[in-house]
Amino acid sequence: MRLKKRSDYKRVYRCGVARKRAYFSFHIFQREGPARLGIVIQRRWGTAVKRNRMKRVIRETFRRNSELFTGMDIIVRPHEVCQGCEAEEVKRLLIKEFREAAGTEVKNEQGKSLSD
RNA sequence: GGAGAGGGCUAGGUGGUCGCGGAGGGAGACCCUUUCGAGGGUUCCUCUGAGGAAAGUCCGGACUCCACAGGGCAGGCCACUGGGGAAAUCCCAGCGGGGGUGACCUCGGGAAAGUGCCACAGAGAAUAGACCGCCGAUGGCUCCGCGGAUAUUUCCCGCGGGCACAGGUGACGGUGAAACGGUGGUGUAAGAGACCACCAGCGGCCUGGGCGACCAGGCCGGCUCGGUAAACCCUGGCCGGAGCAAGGCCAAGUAGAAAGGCAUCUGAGGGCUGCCCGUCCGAGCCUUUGGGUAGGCCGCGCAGAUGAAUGACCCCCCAGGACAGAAUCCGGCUUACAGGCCCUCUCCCUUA
RNA sequence: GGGAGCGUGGCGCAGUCGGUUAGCGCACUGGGUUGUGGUCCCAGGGGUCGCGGGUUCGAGUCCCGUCGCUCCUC
Repeated sequence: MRLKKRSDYKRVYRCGVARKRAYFSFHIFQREGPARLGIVIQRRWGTAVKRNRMKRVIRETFRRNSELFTGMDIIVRPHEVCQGCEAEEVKRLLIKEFREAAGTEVKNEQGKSLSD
């Protein structure tokens, strides 16, 4: 599933946890229900073809490994260093960095601002 | 065989596994909502799913709104000819100038309606001829010499020389992007289209060809006329403005918030691109601060969404596979582009 | 998606009607002043005018194409 509404994005940005890694940035929000994904790529990142390919590879990885992401809303933002990567490389780096980012501390840090 | 010119086509393909957007169908199964009619989702089947440029937004339209848009000025765009086209900075064919050995490429109203500009250099930069220079035939000189008349001189006359005072003269004058037609001759005191021959260029007339731009030939004239309109401009033609974030509907919501200004029919303000006239609407309008929402549906398509769909892996073809992703839709232009294929044509070399 | 605007030394900007010295401030370098540094004074270096074509004798300026950036759009 995908994040569709502006209010969903706002909630993830305001109440979620931000993690910045070398190749991707993550915003993670713990939530009941199936996992939902949002991808943010600026226009300056590359041409429309490059942006579309990156989004497709990220969605493919999300679909293949959906058991990793259950119970959270995630916003992924690729950095400019990802532009030269092959698809297999993007997959490997995305899973690796997400496992680093989504440690156990996510649940602990989140709870207080959930009242919004 | 090599070099090149013009035009067209294609844009990896075939077969599998997993996955995505949309439309239609279902007799079944599951979940959610329910006003118990039904609606939505998942699953199953079928069909369909990016480009020649989708791009840049450079032109032109369709479409939508602005209270159907009148006149003048200003403004913008276009410009050889004939067709095509809804129109266009579009296409096809042709004409003329320039470039190329050639196939071909490129440019296109008017400089003789007027204005402006042409820096530096140069004598001179736009139709008036100045300066230096040349000549000084013809005049001029209280210049010099010789000769004639006279005994001699002045004076007078003639010849030769000088002066450069009148005057004559034009393109010779380090330049410059551009210099007042070019070459040769006649001619003259010196020269010059002053005259002659050829050539270049301009204008007018006539004849013939072509729908036309224009071309070919002949005659005549003045004897020569710079460049720039992607400077102002002139001539002819076209143009109301904004743009799908146009525009319409529904829902939610501040809030009928505060301050200042101008008005309430002798009329603020607004629309008709800017200004004026004219005309129409007209009781509220404008600016600033503060605040609210930035859901959904139509517009919207024989691909078609509204956080926005095409990807990953494997096999074969020896290997490689570019530029690049629809967002209202069409017709063009321009720009980017790996490799491959086809057609037509030109030049050079070799062989027959 | 649509509509406007801007690119000039390292930075921020001028550059008129197209004319030939591309200029100003800060910054940089050298020298002077001072016991030293700052301030101040003098001198100097540094420019593909975003890029590519075109018009013109001549383009930062005019025209066309292209690249990059910024702003507006209930």
